[in-house]
Amino acid sequence: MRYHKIPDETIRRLPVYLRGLMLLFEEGQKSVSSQNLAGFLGFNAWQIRKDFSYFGAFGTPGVGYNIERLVKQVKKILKLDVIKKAALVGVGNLGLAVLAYPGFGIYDFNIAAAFDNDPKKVGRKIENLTIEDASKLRTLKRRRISLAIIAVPREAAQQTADALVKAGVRGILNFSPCHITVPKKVKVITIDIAMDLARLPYYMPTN
Amino acid sequence: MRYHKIPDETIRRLPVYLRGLMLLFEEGQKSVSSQNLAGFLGFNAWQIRKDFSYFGAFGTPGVGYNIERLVKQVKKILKLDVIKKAALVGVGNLGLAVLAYPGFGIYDFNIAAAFDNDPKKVGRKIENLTIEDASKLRTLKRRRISLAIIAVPREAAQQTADALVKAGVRGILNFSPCHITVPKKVKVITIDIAMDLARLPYYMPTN
DNA sequence: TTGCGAATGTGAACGCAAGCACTAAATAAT
DNA sequence: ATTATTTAGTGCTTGCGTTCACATTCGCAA
Repeated sequence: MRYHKIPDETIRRLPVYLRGLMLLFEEGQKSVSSQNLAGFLGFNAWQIRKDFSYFGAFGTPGVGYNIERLVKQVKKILKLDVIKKAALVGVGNLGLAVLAYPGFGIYDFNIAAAFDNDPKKVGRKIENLTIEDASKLRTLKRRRISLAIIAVPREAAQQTADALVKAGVRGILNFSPCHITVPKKVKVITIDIAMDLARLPYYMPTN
Repeated sequence: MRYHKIPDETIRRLPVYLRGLMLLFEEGQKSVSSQNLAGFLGFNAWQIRKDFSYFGAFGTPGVGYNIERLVKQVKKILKLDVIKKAALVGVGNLGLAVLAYPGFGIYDFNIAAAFDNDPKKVGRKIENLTIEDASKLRTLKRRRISLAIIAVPREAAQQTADALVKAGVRGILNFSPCHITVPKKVKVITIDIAMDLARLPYYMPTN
């Protein structure tokens, strides 16, 4: 298996594994079995084993996986050892939540810049970060920030994306509820926090 | 096709379609072809047609789909015509963003209650909503709110979920970065906004 | 050193969803 | 009326991911 392409669905699960592994590590565990990890995360044991096997796992039969080594390996696969800095565009309610969210740290991300086009917000300091004017987006290239989070109103999403692409950004996490068009070389992941709620009633028992 | 089970992947896409359809409707369009909708949303035309065919679509060859009728149909499939009210637990940064997020409205959701366990927050009014103490969760059953959003710190997520289940909640949108365990009759969808960012570097070209 | 229990790694079967090509249907224009 | 054009609907194929079962490996204890 070691030399195959890793399935996209596996890549999707890796951050979940990572989160769980680091949590267990903090609790003092040095190693974990697929069985235990599965219980902890709500997965199946065989799926975890297969996923790990795609990139040549390092488990020890009879014991399990060395958490520290596995974490390092997964981070490498996800290229989290290379990409560290991200920019935030749009410091509204959602943007503020992103800035304050503690979850980025465990993936070694660092929100290194924040932009907004509201003059009232520009210059304000939040979480040790000074909000810059949106016109300064072009400085991202010089600052070697190639990852950005869009948290602007829907109407402004596409033009924000265009500006980001022009500034050399290669990956965009889009919180605006719309599809944005970018060159093929740029990867976009769109999240609409309302969309998942909309899926929920379908799965709820009616009575 | 009309009598088959609708694939989960189709259900996952329906909210996206819905969002796009309503956007086009606001722009004055009365009908749309699968071709156009595909371009607008970044999908393939045949996938859209196939998805709609699962629940017996109402398109007109040579013309396209009547947007208003389609919207109504999709909402019915997703049971958005039944479930209207949702409760929010945890009014921190993320909770505030949820309250202010305009995107829930288009799915006919109404955040009808907000809870927090911080005495300083209880009683405050936000977006026409008075924050209630977390101990009042049990009133949800009486108020016939069966859908809840968890936006509390990770440590409190499981106990919050337990309280919600006890209060009769059947669907949970969990923003806390952890797996929560619930009875089978309850459906949980977990979103970790950092997780998707962690997936991004993998897909970004390295140079 | 040998036997037992525990847990990994993976080939193979299975199932579901994506992708495609074609038919049918409706409109508009001639 | 007829033809050309547009577009929906769908059977079929292909591919991918999940699931399963089992052989393999390792640690530990006797």
